[in-house]
Amino acid sequence: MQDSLDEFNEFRSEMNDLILEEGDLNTKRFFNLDHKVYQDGKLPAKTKELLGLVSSLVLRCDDCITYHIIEAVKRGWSREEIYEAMNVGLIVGGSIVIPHLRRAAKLLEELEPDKSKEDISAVEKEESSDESDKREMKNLDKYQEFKVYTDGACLGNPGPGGYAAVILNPDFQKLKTVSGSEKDSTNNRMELKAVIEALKIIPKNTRVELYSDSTYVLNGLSNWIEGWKRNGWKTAAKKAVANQDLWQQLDQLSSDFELTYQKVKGHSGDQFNDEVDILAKKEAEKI
Amino acid sequence: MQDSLDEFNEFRSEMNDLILEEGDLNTKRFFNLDHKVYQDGKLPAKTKELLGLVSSLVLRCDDCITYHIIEAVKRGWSREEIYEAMNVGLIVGGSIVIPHLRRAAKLLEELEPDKSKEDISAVEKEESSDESDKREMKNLDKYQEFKVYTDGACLGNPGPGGYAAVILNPDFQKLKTVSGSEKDSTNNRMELKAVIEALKIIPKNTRVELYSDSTYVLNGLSNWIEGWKRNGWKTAAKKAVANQDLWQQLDQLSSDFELTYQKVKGHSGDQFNDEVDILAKKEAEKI
RNA sequence: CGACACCUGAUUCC
DNA sequence: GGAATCAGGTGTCG
Repeated sequence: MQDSLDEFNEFRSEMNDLILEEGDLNTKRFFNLDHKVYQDGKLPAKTKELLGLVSSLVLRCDDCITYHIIEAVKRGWSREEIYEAMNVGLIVGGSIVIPHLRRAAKLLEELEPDKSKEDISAVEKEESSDESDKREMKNLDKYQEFKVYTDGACLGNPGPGGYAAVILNPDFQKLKTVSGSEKDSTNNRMELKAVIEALKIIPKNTRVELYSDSTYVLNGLSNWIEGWKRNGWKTAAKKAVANQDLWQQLDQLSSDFELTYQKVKGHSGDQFNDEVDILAKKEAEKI
Repeated sequence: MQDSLDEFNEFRSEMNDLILEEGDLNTKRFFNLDHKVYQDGKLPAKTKELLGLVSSLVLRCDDCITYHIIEAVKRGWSREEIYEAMNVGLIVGGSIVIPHLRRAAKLLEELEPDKSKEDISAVEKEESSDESDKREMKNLDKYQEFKVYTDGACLGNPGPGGYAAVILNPDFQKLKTVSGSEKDSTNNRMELKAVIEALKIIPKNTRVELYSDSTYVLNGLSNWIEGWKRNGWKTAAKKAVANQDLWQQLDQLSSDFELTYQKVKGHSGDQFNDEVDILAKKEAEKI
């Protein structure tokens, strides 16, 4: 079951690459627009996913339906909610959509959103100071690709700080949580620390997609750090770069991964960002 | 403009009746199902309306689009939100839906969701004891000084909201009460609205002492608004000031009065504050 | 100057 | 416990 899904995802991604390679600028522009229209705006991205699903259903595009169902499940819609949405499509589109509904039902069964939710909470474990247990590490070793959400908090800034990260597999299923605290820290130190501690427990030589709401961390890693290494760790204002110890650790670590970066907006209903936010805060308060 | 809408509604309703009269049981069943699918369930009816709209758009049924837009506005979706939803339809359905989008745009302009909201609450004015308007207005005209207690309530926040104000003479004798409601609002919007609607019915060029338990309203009016006008309506955090429409109305109105401000504590046995509090809540519950 | 975070405080609405 | 709102402030970079 997972196989056919993987196949779908792979085919979709490969052919998209091909189209974008071959297509001209306008093709790219359309793809880009397609992506943008589904992002958070006045309406949350989550709601838009359902809009996309129902339109695809009444237009009877199985591939589109498959794609939107996968995304809808990732966004946290329950199976019942997705069925209710599709009922609107059934009424509007009429009995001619029923064959497509059948395929959608099969897919939903394969995805088993309800069950995977349970799995997630069962796996949910957090350890502040405990060492990793081997069972968990085995879990991580199965994958060569991860998604990581990180966040830091700092009461008073500067003040007592906490950090947290969740490590997910490529289908956004939670594998592991890390968190910790420092007595006297800053917001940005904690944002950095979250990334560092996450990378420390992810197997080397894997792909990691990093989700953070901190432009400081994201820009630092993807742009600034190269310049700093060249110019002896000086900012544009010719001051010493702050948190140099952490940046250098991070530079070391990051060479072991193929990192990509995703900016997320803070406190905007993103499930995992909210989760690490709460955890980081808890860590900061504890200390 | 309203004419064509009324015509649409009337035609729709008459023909539906005809169909149900002529059609057999199965016709009726379908109509019934159509109705049921759009009701509150796992997904709120409000969300489903958008699903119906986007499916109608990609299937290019102008009558259906018209119907769903009317319902969506009734459900409290803003014009921007509706446009965003339709953008999903545009991307999925392609340029062939553009003519239908045009008609949708025209309709949305006619409906003017923001304006109609105001109309609603303006109409939903309620005088505690129905004396004739003229005597009331005369009453107010006799004074050049007033005390006004205002309050807003909002079930759920955001949610259905109510506001209320009592207008007193300088000896705390009650002259008039205003109140109203909005289907989808916030606590702070309603606090603002209470002041606005009170000022609207107080004779110009008079002194008004404003009693409110909302530091949001009181600080806004007495301190913040001047800065916002200077800096282009940005908060200290450089975000757009919320409820700008209401603040600007209030800024306009307040130039007609000599305003002074009194902070009262909520729910602390203040007679008139308690009174408007209860009235505002009733308004919110009614809707 | 811009951007993203991190707070501290206050009031109301739930 | 959360949302609606604002003011003050620091942490950091280009």
